[in-house]
Amino acid sequence: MTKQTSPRSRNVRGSRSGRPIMALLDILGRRWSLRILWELRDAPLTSRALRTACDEASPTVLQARLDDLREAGFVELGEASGYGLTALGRELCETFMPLHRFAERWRSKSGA
Amino acid sequence: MTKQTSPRSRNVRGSRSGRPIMALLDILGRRWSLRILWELRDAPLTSRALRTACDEASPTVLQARLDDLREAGFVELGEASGYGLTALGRELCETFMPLHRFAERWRSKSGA
DNA sequence: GCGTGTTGCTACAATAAATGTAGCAAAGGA
DNA sequence: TCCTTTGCTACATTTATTGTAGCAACACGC
Repeated sequence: MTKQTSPRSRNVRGSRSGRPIMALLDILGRRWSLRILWELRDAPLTSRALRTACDEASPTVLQARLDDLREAGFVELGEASGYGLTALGRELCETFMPLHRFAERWRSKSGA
Repeated sequence: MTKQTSPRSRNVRGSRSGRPIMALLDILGRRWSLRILWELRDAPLTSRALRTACDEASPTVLQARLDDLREAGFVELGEASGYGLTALGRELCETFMPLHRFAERWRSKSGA
């Protein structure tokens, strides 16, 4: 036990301003948050599989983010399939899908 | 001069995997990135005004993120109006707008 | 020219967060 | 029982962020 992370108590400034968008931007702005949601977009993953998908990110952060995301209601730990998106989390992920196409266009415009 | 940050050299793992979405998720996942884009969504802001808008975040990070976002091509420093979104940045911001409505729904479902 | 105020931006010490490596207990299969 | 995988944690090292202060450059009124 002894959860060392609690997204409601340890907030980046501005996330408790009453504007839910700020709280959302706060959670999403933490490292690996976006990535985790992205990796979970298709199917649930076990914690180990997620770690692999996230390029061997340290289990410490992954676990912390997973806790954040679970408390936010975007992710849940299933019985057998590991971590997966909730209905809400799937909705959020849908919101991010256009980002994929944007990223492609972005590369073609900036890098090469 | 003497930029102390270079988003291409100091990357979170996985951002150079050839998948532009990863690079994008990386930049966006740094603290204050999303917030800055959000605050700039309507009109350009001077660095000081942006600092105020971002709840007095430290100028060090703000400057670092501004450099990142500028190098990514999302933000530019205008002649008189301060920092503003580029066309690309505006596009990216459009992508995020649905997040606003989602955040509202999210609050009503989770918190209160 | 001289103050006054703004701009973008930086230094730097203190604090918080992330990384990397190791390992735990519990559950399942053979 | 032994072996493997699960979710999850410890902890020391490294990196990022914070907070406070301040710089040079430019514009304003005078």
